[in-house]
Amino acid sequence: MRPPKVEDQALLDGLMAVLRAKGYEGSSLNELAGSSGLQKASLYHRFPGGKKEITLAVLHYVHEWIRKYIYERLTDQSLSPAERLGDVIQSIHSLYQGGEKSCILKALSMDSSVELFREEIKESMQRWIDGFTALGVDYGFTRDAAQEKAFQVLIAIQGSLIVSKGLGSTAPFVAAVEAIEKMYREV
Amino acid sequence: MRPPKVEDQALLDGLMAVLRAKGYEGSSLNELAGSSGLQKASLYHRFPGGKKEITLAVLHYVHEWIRKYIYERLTDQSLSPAERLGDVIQSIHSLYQGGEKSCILKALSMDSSVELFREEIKESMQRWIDGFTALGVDYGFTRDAAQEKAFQVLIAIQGSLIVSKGLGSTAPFVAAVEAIEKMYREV
DNA sequence: GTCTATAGGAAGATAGAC
DNA sequence: GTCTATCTTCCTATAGAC
Repeated sequence: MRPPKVEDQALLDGLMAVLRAKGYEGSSLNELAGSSGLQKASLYHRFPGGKKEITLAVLHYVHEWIRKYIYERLTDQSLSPAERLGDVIQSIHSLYQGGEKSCILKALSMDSSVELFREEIKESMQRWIDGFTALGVDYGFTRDAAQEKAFQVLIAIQGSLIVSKGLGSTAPFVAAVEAIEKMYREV
Repeated sequence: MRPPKVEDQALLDGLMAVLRAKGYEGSSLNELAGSSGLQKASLYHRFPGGKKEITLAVLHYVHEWIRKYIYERLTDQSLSPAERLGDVIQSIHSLYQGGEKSCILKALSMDSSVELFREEIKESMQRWIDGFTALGVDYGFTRDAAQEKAFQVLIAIQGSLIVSKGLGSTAPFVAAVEAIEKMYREV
């Protein structure tokens, strides 16, 4: 087996960058290949199913990222709820580069692509919500109240990213993240 | 002048439906034409600039809609703030079909398309925020507090639409709209 | 103003050499 | 495992008849 020119992780990072920025329809295989320095045909060697399989691989990668850096940290019983929240807020900041980058779950939620990736998008969002629900419970909220807050967190992140993009300023995202911290800490 | 087969309003409604569902890159001219029963070449007759001009026309149409059904109603001094809010909540429900339909401002906010329509998206979002800021002021909030609430409204709508789409349920959108009403009425 | 037909190019996908 | 070259299909856009 000849060693790959580009490692899996670097490859997936590049592919994700294109998909989150341009969406499924907007991402061409040339761009996807170019993002990691490979040629189109080499991408097909790694992902025989073409663009759909590439996108599924990226979604799986994202799902693992959320499990590791959102869900597991939010449910880590060896830390206080406040410490966990602080950690995860940092992860979120780096994931979206302080509001500069889009969310791939949003980028793939056009009618034409959500159809192809419904289950994967749903699972990632659900994992995110489950993590924050657990955090809310550990903060002392009832399960219902904690879940409601968890939805508000996901909605605030997604919404503020769109508004930031639309207005050309990261301020809405930054303010939304601060509001999330306040929402838990003020109680 | 031969009368048009499809009136401007019906044409724009069809074009908007495609663009909001599939985004800029995802909408082909065949689909755009088909949405109103015209042929591709007829679309070029009405919009010589092609897809870009079509999208600009739809964005202008959307901007006028927001001015008329969001901004003007929110600033209509002949009604009480509560009446205005109720009216506009209804408009929002119908615009997004209770959470089933996407927002075209979101659909066009991929990196590849926001580049082309930056100003138009920004103006529409700003008009929306200005309307809700005025409402908040008339509810008795300071200008700063009113503007913060206005941002929260736009963020909650955009975010809940994405989460609704991702989870395959309109519940998040419906809950978000109810929370918006509560946010103003509870004070 | 609308249509059919088509040019010209970019897209997704494959073949086969190295 | 990666590459160049190529196939086919779809796309944007235009020409010209009605």
